[in-house]
Amino acid sequence: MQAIPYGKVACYGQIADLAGLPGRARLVGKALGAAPKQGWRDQAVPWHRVINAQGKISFAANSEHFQQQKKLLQDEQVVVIAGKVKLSDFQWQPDLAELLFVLQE
DNA sequence: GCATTGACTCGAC
DNA sequence: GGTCGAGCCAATG
Repeated sequence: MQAIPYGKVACYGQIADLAGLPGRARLVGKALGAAPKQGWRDQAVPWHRVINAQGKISFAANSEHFQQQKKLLQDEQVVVIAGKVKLSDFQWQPDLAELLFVLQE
């Protein structure tokens, strides 16, 4: 099981697909919400690195969750503008990530 | 078992 | 490129 690398983000559909749940993006969101923010597999769940297909944070711009996620992403050098992330630069590409992971090992 | 709801996605405007 | 509406699937009541 690999997690989304530092400084990268992924959309719900992508996660769902990787999780073997194609078309169940909403379930991913629900799962993330239900999952403990910490203590899963002895690590914090990088829920803040998960955004929707439009590259936007799926929370109301005035909600606490939104600001929290935005802050966390920015702390990871991910540019967040108007609640949006530049997917072309920060979207996680599983193939490449997996390749790097293999090479690293 | 049916109706509602939701951290979504895609196509159309 | 941003917004709107319809579609999808599971979980919940």
